[in-house]
Amino acid sequence: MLETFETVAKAVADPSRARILKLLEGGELCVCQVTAVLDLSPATVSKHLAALKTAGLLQQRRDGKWIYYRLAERDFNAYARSFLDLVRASLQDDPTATADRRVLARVSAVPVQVLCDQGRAALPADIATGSACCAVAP
Amino acid sequence: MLETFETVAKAVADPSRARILKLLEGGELCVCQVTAVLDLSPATVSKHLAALKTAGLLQQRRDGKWIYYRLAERDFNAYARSFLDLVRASLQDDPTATADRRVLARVSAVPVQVLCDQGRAALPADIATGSACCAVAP
DNA sequence: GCGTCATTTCGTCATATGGCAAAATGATAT
DNA sequence: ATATCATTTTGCCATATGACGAAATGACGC
Repeated sequence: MLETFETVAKAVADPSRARILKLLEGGELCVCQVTAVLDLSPATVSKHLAALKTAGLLQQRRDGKWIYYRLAERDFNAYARSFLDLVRASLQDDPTATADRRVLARVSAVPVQVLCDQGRAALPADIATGSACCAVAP
Repeated sequence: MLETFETVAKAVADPSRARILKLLEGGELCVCQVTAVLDLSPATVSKHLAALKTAGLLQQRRDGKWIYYRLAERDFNAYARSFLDLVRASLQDDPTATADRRVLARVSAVPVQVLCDQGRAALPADIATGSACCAVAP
């Protein structure tokens, strides 16, 4: 039990994975959509999704070539529900989560087919370039 | 905010630290008492307590030579309360937590002064020896 | 002041973790 | 069957983490 608790808590404790959970509160997303928002390599995102699924926080669904992940609807273990509720109640006004939602809006406007092909390049320039890259040199 | 969330979640996600939180639900304990129950080095326990305190989950109080830790009573950040509540509701029947409570009962029966001097040696033989050490050789 | 003693900090080690590129997988469509 | 393509797995690297012993801290009592 402690071991399960640890697995779930550790899954939630990583910032990339917390971002994913917040993203999925808006509904299921396929891997390439999550990848586009987080701006990480597909391999990394896949591993995060697997960790969340192992923790009982997510479930997946295949649709053709794409695999969609969503927040777990049934209790795969004793703690998943509690942690999902906690996350849902947290980070509501977090800047990163807010920015992610904004990017997600653009991502969702692009057909998955195109997104998987082109990644962030398929997004409007203001986002595709990333928001941090415009900062002045150090 | 995400960073604070991460700090608190990571603090909770370690099994030794989760055990400490469960122990402290019974009321404040001094470092050597926690050390005796967890059966880890004082240095390690101290670091865990510091991590929990940094996360806003604990506060401390000095009494003479001893330092007592207890669950945070006021909200040091936006997430501490939620996580403490979650932990309180979890691991209720966890074997490790249960065993820890049992050991704590013996530990509490020993004056802190003696406990700090002798550590686990101050406990009744059945516990001082540890429960796992009686297993057969591999 | 000075030793004592609980606790903390430091230095070190072994292991765990997150990241990516490259290769493997597995379902779809031709 | 085979090529394609989204996703996953593998291998590798750099960093983070938890453990301990030894040294440092800091409050207490003489």
